[in-house]
Amino acid sequence: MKEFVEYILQFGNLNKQQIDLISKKGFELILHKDDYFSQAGKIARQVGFILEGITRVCYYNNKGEEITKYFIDENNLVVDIESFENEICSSAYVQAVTDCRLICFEKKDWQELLDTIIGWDTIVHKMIAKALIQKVERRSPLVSEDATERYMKFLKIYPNVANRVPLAYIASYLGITQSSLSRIRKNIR
Amino acid sequence: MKEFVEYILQFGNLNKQQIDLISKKGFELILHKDDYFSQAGKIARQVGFILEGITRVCYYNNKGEEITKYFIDENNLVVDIESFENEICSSAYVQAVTDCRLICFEKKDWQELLDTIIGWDTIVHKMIAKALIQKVERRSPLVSEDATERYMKFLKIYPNVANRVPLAYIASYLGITQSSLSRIRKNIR
DNA sequence: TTCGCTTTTTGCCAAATGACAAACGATTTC
DNA sequence: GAAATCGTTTGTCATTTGGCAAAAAGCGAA
Repeated sequence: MKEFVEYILQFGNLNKQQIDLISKKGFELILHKDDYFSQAGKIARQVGFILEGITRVCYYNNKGEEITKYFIDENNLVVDIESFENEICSSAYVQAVTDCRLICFEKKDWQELLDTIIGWDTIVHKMIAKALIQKVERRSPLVSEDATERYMKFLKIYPNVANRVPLAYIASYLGITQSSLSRIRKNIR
Repeated sequence: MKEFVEYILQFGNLNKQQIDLISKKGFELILHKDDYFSQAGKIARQVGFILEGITRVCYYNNKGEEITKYFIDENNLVVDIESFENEICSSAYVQAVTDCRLICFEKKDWQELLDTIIGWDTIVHKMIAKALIQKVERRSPLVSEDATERYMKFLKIYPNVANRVPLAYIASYLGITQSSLSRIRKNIR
């Protein structure tokens, strides 16, 4: 929980009492490798914060291929924000790629905190906006670069992910085949 | 201004008085083709809403190539949100691709409205979040598809843009060369 | 250890895309 | 109207990447 408190205080100030209120609502959640945090076709009802482990967001394209849209690792928020906020069915899966330990909030508690704690909504807004901007910033450059450069960029962005997740996930994240990625890895070592 | 009011009312309710307040702060801005709305290296100080015309967000990659990150057309917000909110230098240009007519708000007026109108912050948050989610949703699929499918997707997403902007902008948006795009166009007609 | 399963690497060839240059077309300028 | 300019198309060839299949490596269970 300490890590989460540190995280939120980056975005604004809260007093001890407010932090306690928030802490009380959060609970620890264990996800095993391959478990889903939220699923396509369902409404996301939880907000998480990763203490340990890696998750990914993925979906199936119109050819039935599984595409990893992005990875989320330690000390980051994990929530299918569009589904969570608008209570609409999600179009993606959020899945644990390794065993994970999270701080987790149920939607109704999260909402209660928003209604109770003055300034919390602003902090939440900033957290969400930052996470979304980060996703755009990370995903965009991939489009305009060749496969090797994409992989190099991936290594820079996710320095702690490369060796902990299957090659297939990274390949689909980069939009290349598994064999291409394998060859790229060979070339750069 | 009518279009902008319609747009914001999608995200929440406001009474006549509140709408008047907002309307009074907005002014019409004309941008000529190639003018910048905001620039890399500067802090964005305005929020815009496009009544007429097309803008794009672009930047220069480490090879000095100009990359179009996305297009923004009629009835959409245009703001370099990270720069505007955090008052940090922007890393991208927002440029008029055609002559444009916008509703525009200065930062201080925008801020004043946020402080004055109850519920306006929630509406703004929703607008921003939706725009950011849309950017992720549009940019992401491009990574995993071949050039022809990217272009087809582009046509679907921006049905009113293809014939109004230079081929070079679209090619850089799709991450392909001009000649490739030209050939793709030939093939699909 | 050995077997069975999954993941990763490799080989071979085909297809897609890029690089570069030239041609073409439309538009503007003088 | 000729020349210059800018954007688009086309040609040629090299390079990258994909598709497919087989081999190799890694890993857990019996």
